[in-house]
Amino acid sequence: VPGLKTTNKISLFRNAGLFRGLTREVVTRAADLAISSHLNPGQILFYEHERASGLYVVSRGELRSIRQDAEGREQTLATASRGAVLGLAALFSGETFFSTMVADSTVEVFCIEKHDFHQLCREDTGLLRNAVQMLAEQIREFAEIIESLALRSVEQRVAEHLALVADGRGTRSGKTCLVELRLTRTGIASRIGSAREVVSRAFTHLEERGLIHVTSRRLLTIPDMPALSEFAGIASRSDGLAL
Amino acid sequence: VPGLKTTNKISLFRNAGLFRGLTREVVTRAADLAISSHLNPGQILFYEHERASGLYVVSRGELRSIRQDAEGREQTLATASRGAVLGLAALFSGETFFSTMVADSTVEVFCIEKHDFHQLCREDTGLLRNAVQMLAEQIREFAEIIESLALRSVEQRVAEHLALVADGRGTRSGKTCLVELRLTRTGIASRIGSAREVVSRAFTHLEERGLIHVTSRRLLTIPDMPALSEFAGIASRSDGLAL
DNA sequence: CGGCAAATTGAAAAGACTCAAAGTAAGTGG
DNA sequence: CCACTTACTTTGAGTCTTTTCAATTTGCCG
Repeated sequence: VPGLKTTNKISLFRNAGLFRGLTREVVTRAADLAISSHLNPGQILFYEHERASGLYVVSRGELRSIRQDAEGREQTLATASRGAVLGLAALFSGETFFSTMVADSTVEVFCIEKHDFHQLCREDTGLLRNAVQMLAEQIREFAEIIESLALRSVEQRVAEHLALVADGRGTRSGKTCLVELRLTRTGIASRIGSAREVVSRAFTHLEERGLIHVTSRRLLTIPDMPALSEFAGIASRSDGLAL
Repeated sequence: VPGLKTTNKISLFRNAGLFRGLTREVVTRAADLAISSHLNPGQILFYEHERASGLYVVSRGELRSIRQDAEGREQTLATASRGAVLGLAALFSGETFFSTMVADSTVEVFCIEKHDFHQLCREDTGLLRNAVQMLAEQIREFAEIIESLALRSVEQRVAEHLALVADGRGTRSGKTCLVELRLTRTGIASRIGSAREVVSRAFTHLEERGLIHVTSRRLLTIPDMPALSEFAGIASRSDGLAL
């Protein structure tokens, strides 16, 4: 039923960060311009260096943005799920995507043509303003990744990752937190820029130190969240950084 | 002479990326709102986590944007010189700077208040559009840094850095290129996320491999630019990336 | 139960970091 | 012009981290 599909599309767009707070009219127009496509797990939405022809809004599924070297080792730059916008930076600088986007599950995305999107931005400043904000946030996230890679050990990066995941969707009770991992060790390795065996060993060490308790492969308990964060070298917003 | 100073300010702003292509009126208004300040080498313009009160345009000197860990090890995120804009991302996301900005030489910057800048953006969409573009470019640069740190060895990163500098301001003749380095080994180390001794050894190795010839500490010859780039693992825009 | 992907573990090697010592270049002041 | 200071660089040696390869082991699903 096309009517229902359109409604879904609009509600997706309304809740996507890029269109948040915009007039119903613009959101509808954007949704009308968007074309749906589907991906199977492992499929590539676009490649690094490919000419960027448009922008994508994720409707269903999970994707990750990666860079790889000649030997196939890969580093995850970001992950995306419903409501995320892909390829935004590419539309405003250079002409090409700066990363490869691969589907981690069955995915549905809506694509808006580059030209159409620029037209929309010209008509509604709010949209442009949202774009700026999303880019600014991505810069902050990238800066975080750079700091981790350059300044922290693999174990700290694993701890950081766990703390972040726990913070995002763990079940807290006091200092304790219960987390379900959605990534394999390989997946974590790609996110933190290391190899699966090293991540595995890091889990063991963290457990020996009493910072985590591995219940099963995908399930773990963090007895003391602040302790884990401190080990990871993360400054909570409350910590004053002395000169 | 205030008249001359204003003229300089305007010409600076007109050539800054953020104001490029805008009407004389907006540029003038921005320049009028801007307040000058000076820094000595080593001084800090702003700290990470500090509340961002405004945006800076560099008039004279060199600065670098860094992150550091508890032990003082630092990683350079970017460098800035005349015409560069600092703190842009901070004005559009979160409230705080995401890096510390330190002067590498005697520096003059012009500061525009956050509120004033947002007002200007509201009045002139072109300004907002330029902001988007600058942020998008920074994202691309950061992605590059992440790939380097995660996927390349220190030697490759040194090679990459030399190739980049050579490409930017080296004197080419055929495949050969002559470069003057402006950074100390320590400076290079901070940029590529390593330690000065390691960089020093990397120079030696690169010379042994015949990829560079170190004439003096700050002067070197690259006999074969493509070879150096290949060693660094950089894909030139012309290389087709096979599936 | 068998088969498969994921995870773990061990061991060796490579890479990177640190500390300490010594060398080099350039500038300052006598 | 030389001795001296200072900042930067190089080198050696030892250590720690991380990677890699290979061999198992684990847990899950049909």
